[in-house]
Amino acid sequence: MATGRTHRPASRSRGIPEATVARLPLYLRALTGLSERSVPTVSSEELAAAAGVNSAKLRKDFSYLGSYGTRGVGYDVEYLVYQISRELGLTQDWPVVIVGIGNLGAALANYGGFASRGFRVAALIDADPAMAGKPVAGIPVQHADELEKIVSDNGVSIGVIATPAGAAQPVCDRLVAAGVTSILNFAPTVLTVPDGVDVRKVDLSIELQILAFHEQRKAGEEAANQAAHPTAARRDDSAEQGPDGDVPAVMPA
Amino acid sequence: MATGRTHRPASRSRGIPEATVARLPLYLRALTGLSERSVPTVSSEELAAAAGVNSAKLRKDFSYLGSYGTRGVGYDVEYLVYQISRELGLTQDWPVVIVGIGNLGAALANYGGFASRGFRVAALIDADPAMAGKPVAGIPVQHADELEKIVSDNGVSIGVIATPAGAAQPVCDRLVAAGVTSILNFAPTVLTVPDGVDVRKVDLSIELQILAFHEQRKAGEEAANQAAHPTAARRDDSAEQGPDGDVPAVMPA
DNA sequence: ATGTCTTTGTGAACGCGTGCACAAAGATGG
DNA sequence: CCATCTTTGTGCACGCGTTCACAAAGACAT
Ligand SMILES: NC(=O)c1ccc[n+]([C@@H]2O[C@H](COP(=O)([O-])OP(=O)(O)OC[C@H]3O[C@@H](n4cnc5c(N)ncnc54)[C@H](O)[C@@H]3O)[C@@H](O)[C@H]2O)c1
Ligand SMILES: NC(=O)c1ccc[n+]([C@@H]2O[C@H](COP(=O)([O-])OP(=O)(O)OC[C@H]3O[C@@H](n4cnc5c(N)ncnc54)[C@H](O)[C@@H]3O)[C@@H](O)[C@H]2O)c1
Repeated sequence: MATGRTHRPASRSRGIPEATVARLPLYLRALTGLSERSVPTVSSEELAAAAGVNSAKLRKDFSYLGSYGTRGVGYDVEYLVYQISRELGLTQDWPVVIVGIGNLGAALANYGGFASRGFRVAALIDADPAMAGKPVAGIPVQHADELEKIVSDNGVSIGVIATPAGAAQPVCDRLVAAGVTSILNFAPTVLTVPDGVDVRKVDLSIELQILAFHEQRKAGEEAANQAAHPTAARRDDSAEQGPDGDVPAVMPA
Repeated sequence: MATGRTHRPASRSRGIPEATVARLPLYLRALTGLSERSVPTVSSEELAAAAGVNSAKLRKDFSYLGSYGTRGVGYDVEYLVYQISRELGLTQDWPVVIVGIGNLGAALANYGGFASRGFRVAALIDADPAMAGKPVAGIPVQHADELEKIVSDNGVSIGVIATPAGAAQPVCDRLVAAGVTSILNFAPTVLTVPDGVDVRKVDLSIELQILAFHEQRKAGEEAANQAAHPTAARRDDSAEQGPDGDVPAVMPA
């Protein structure tokens, strides 16, 4: 679900499995909450519950970082916060550019959770000349012509793309050419990038479709179990499709 | 990475593996593009390239749906669009409510990609009395007091949460109690839900942290390979941490 | 009809991720 | 100093997901 293309084995980076890396932010968030409430230590059991994962999994995850726990006691909250932050690279701060300041881009710019974790919005970039100079979230929008210069001057290595789908690949190419090596893509397109560049995508539409699949399945099972309960039959419900759907579709030529 | 809690074996639903389900929307998007350009058939190789996946994986994915291809030719685009749409439950439309109409919620409400795939915004809900009645994306915002009635009256089974983190769990509980069985959560919290309810989350902050991890790793490798190239040394760069980081941190008590 | 050529569908091998279950480590109390 | 109790760290087994590689299926030409 990362790196756009044939990528490396997708596997562990310096011994830390990708799946573990993806959970570290989750642990960090839970730990930050405990830290704010001045809780000194947590057991793997408690922390796992707070993060919504299995405690054995959490312990194994932490074991990749080192032996930071104390048997019979648990983990020191502050220490662990620091270790995970360091491992994730959050002890330095990362300048980020957002490209495409429309509905979504503006919402992202206004998002407080950005700065809270070492990420700093270095610039907002949009192709619309009418937007240039207008401040969004206190930051003046700059024109897309300036993209290369902005990335270069600020040493930006992380770019966020919130343009329409059609513009995403060209924008991506320019970002990469300018030196960006990590991209978070909100546009519904597959981005192609050179080796060494990481791409992660966030796609609302895909998430909804996955939910719809399970929703349909639940409805199907329900209908199958209780073989008759037309509870105010929702929607048209055309073709209740049997165990394995034969379908009234046009077949290929 | 779905279902909030201990969940069922996370495995296949009706024979279709979860990983496959997550890719079907990707294929569907690629196919829709081909369909609009009136391309009649595609090979697994071509389609896989368009979707950014391995062709063997794509063929195996499709094999779970049935034998819809023709050897020597490929897949019929229109037919496949229909089959995948049906499998994902997109032939019916799903009423969706969005709760929390702030920066993000408003952006979501304005998002066109919603309606394009069988999802219909049935209502916008916010707790702020000042917002009640004000139209966003042409839909009047309704007060949170009406939540249960809205869900019930519209037969809503999918809810989107875009409230602040603190409000997410209570809102979630109310949605579930009112009959919602699928939730897409944008708030940075772990939601706890009863069995039978699916939760998927979208967390910008987590995505960025994962990118930062890899970014740091790249920087580290680079610094390790070419043992000296202070190319206008980006940022303060404190503690270049050796192969295995010893750290100047306060140790636990 | 027969042969050739393309492309699917899948058996099999492999690797990653998950979770169980337990030995070892260390805290705590006597 | 020893016994007990708690909690970590991990060996191990298992299952899901990915990928290779190839036999079979069918199109198409002759
Ligand atoms: N709004 C959402 O909730 C939402 C959700 C999921 C995905 N998306 C996706 O995010 C993207 C943005 O959505 P949106 O609703 O903000 O759209 P939008 O039309 O409101 O904003 C797009 C912005 O990008 C700018 N732009 C266009 N081409 C550009 C270029 N080449 N360089 C720089 N800027 C450029 C436009 O001027 C505009 O300001 C779309 O791809 C959309 O599909 C949006
Ligand atoms: N803005 C972003 O780009 C972004 C990105 C990632 C995550 N998030 C998360 O999404 C959520 C919303 O972000 P935002 O920027 O839109 O915040 P916001 O403050 O602009 O909007 C929150 C909205 O929720 C409403 N609300 C509060 N309590 C409610 C309740 N109990 N019931 C119904 N509505 C309620 C508020 O009235 C407000 O309108 C936050 O949890 C944030 O962390 C936002």
